[in-house]
Amino acid sequence: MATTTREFPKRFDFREAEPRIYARWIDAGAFRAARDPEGGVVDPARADARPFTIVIPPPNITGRLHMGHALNNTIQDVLIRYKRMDGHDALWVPGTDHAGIATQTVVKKQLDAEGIDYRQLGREATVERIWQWREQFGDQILSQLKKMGCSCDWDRTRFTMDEGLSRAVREAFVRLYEAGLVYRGKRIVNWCPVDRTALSDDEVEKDDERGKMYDIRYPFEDDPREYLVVSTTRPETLFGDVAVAVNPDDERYRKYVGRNVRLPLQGRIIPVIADEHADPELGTGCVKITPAHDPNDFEVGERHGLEPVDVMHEDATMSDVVPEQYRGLDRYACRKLALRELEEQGLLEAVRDHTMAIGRSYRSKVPIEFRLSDQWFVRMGPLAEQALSASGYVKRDGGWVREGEPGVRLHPSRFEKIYLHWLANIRDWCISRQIWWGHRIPAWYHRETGEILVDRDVPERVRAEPERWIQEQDVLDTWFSSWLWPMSTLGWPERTADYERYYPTQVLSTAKDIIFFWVARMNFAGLQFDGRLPYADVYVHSTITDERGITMSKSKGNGIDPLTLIEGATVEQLQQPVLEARPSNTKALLKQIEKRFPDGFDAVGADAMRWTLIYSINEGERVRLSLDRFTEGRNFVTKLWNGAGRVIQALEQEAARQDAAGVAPAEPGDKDRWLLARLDSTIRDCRRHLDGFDFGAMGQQLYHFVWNDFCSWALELSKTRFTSDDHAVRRGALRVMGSALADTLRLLHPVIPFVTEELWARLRPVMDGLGLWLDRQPAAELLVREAFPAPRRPAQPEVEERFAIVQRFVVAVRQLRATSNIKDNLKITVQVKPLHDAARPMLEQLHQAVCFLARLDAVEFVEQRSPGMAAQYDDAFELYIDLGKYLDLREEIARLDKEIGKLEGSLRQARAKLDNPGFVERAPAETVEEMRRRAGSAETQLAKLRATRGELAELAR
RNA sequence: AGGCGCGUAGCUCAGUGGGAGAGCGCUACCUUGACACGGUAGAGGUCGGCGGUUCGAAACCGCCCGCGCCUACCA
Repeated sequence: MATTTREFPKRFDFREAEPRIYARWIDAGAFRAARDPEGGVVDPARADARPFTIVIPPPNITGRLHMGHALNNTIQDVLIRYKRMDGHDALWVPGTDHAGIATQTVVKKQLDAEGIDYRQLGREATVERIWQWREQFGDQILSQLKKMGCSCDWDRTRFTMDEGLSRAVREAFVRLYEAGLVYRGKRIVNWCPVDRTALSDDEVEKDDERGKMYDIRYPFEDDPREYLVVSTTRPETLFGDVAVAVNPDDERYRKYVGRNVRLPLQGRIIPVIADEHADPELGTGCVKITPAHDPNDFEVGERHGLEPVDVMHEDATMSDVVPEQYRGLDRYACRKLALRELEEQGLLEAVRDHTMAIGRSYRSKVPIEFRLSDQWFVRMGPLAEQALSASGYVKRDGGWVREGEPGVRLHPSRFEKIYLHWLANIRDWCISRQIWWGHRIPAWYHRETGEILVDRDVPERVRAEPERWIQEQDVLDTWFSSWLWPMSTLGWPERTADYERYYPTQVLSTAKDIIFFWVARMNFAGLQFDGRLPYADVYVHSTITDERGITMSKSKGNGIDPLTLIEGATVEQLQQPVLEARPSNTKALLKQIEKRFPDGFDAVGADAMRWTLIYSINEGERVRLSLDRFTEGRNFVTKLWNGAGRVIQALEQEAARQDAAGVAPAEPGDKDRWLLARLDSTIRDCRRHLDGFDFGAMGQQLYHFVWNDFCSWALELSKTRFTSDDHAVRRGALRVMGSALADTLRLLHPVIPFVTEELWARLRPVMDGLGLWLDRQPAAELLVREAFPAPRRPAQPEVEERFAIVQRFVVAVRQLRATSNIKDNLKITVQVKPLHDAARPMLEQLHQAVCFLARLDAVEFVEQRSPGMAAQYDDAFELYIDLGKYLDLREEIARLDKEIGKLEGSLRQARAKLDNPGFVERAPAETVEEMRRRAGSAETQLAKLRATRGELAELAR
């Protein structure tokens, strides 16, 4: 075998390796599902395996990859790679969302910059421009996902406005319309005056803001000297008032009900009415009723049969129903003028500071207007009831009670309550948007009769007389296509081969802020159109925040760009987001960045990013991240790289030598059995954690295994055997370490796919060549296609216990060395008195390795401690070091005092329990026994320590 | 206002009834042959407070304090 030994680089060159490896996976078709969309076999080995499907939450085509995407897609990739390796037919469906308002805004700005008014350009041409934009930039975010290593089946990439998905949208709309679940109505909607469109409740961000409350006098019609004082925050809407309401139980005002008041500034006569809506506690207790501009007032108006008066245009300028001087004014200009005139007329009684929640458009950020308009709605009640039933709830006494098992499980489970609460209090969903980019509502109005036709395609009658009909101008809310996503991407409404095989899917991973926007609605759609829920489990990940716990956002400039991690950034690039956001502490932030990263930030690679994200996940509300944490993640990748490299180099050296070919490797010894037992435990734990969506716990397990068990102990202990002259011993160590490393790479692959694939490429051939696999030879050339490891044996606690003696022994020597400042390069001889049956055999068997780890010349076994020797006491052994030669007496006495102190504390605790009759009587026998053992052990060691201490103190005199 | 969650080492967080843990940071020492993106040893904690349940509470229950998130209302 003529393998030449190669250099092993100190660091994983991810810049070079990641693109190369990703291309290799694509070439190999490693991400493709076992069957193509028509049902043809792609991978015969898995063609009949159980499918495991995830559909990606489609990122907006306008989106740039942010940390939330990075986290969510890493989670999905971990799951899909795990299941793929574990024998499932794994399918991860990718795609993008057309993001109606967001995309139209981006292109509108582009047109603005070119001096083109999109309204003049017209609907068709503008939509054409948006399509062009999406062809050019719409897939950017998908290529960023590729950089992260996401293993989507790219041949199945979908777009919410592609032909199939558009058909699905029309189908869903028509079916709902025919079922009476879609209706058109005049309602108060959230209205964005900048984008001039309705917004759903979820698209409105509410925050407390400081404002004013105005008390305005409304004089009575029959006696202008008398008046009611009305409190309002929106004086400019008074032109739309149709009544003044007081609470029917409010003694102060009851007598005025039925009289009329004169509307200030306009003179219109309106009635004083009694309505529960008026809160006596609030303001003056009199409230103006403006049905066209307030949802509550709209209801009051309906109750009292009052006709709404709309006072604004769609851009929130005042309409012609207001007095002349106000017409065409912006709502806030109008407010200013109205207040001035009210004041001049002596009608403005008071102005008070007032904190109130102001709703703003999530997109344009301007305060929304409540606007009365014709909109399309989905009736949510019946859909929510289906979802509640599917979650195992039944309606009883007006409330919902859990009776059965949920059809979809939310993780963490606390989201179940939130989900239920939302379902039980659901409101109808306004689905029409007054923009051009999106699925145009498939409804046609007759120009004369107003008759409405709704159909999947242009109806026969419309085609016959096109001039008599006009199609609805509005498009559908973006989420109207998103809620069909798990179904439509797989072919619905056709029952395609894909749909039959891969729907329903298994897992949905998402951020919590879109549970209602999206997850709940997907459940509705699944139940309504297919009768099944679209997935079995929903994993809701925590919110990513910066190190201070503040949500990362563009407007705060505190985000970490995933591409910074993968590609690195200069100081200037790091500062860029802050400069764009310009928060109040801009200067301080810029300085801080300069101080912490004077030379910019070195890229850490996709693996380190993925590792850090997975490792940081916790069950709490948020995950705090900083650039430093990713550096720690990179350190882990480097640690694995170097540990693996040492094993691979040893294997390659073995392959290069001629003299040992064919020598049978020695059978695994205690140390080997320990490593394999630890590996088995780690595999078991990882599988359990993955199945339970406990990614953070999995990360902890993997970290500990790689860093401590594999590198610090197994590898250190193997070094002497790697260089042994005994062929069998050497090959025995290589066999175990090589095989354990292979399993470790398999175990880590879902989280850090690139570095493991790279190491696999170097490990597998040399292991094959040497024929040193502990069990079967791996079948796959690429790790991505390998099997996820399974434990070799049941748990073996006794194996781990035996090895722990050796670990404690090594640590004991190191402690004694440290207190006495014995340099590492000074090798010493220690004496041991074995107390446990396994102590002597273990230490003899691993003599060479233990000497290497503890920097010893030799370990001598003795019956007794000789006078003057320092000692370390353990339940399994006593360790002696010749004091005269090495030890600093005073430091050693101080150390003994500390040990004595610790043991005394421990003994006190144990004694206190044992002296408590209640404990001995009522605690389980094993617990009492364990406590006795502990007390005995502490007592024995304490006696030994005290004796030694006394002797040393004598000497020190 | 209601709901949900959190409070454990300087920082970020594990720990669901029986001897307080990890990583980072800190201190001291170490260029030893995979790794200084490393190694060894160490310092550091009335587990937010009070009460209860229990033989035994960081954990379970109640109240309080502090923090975060969500929902609704706020003329």
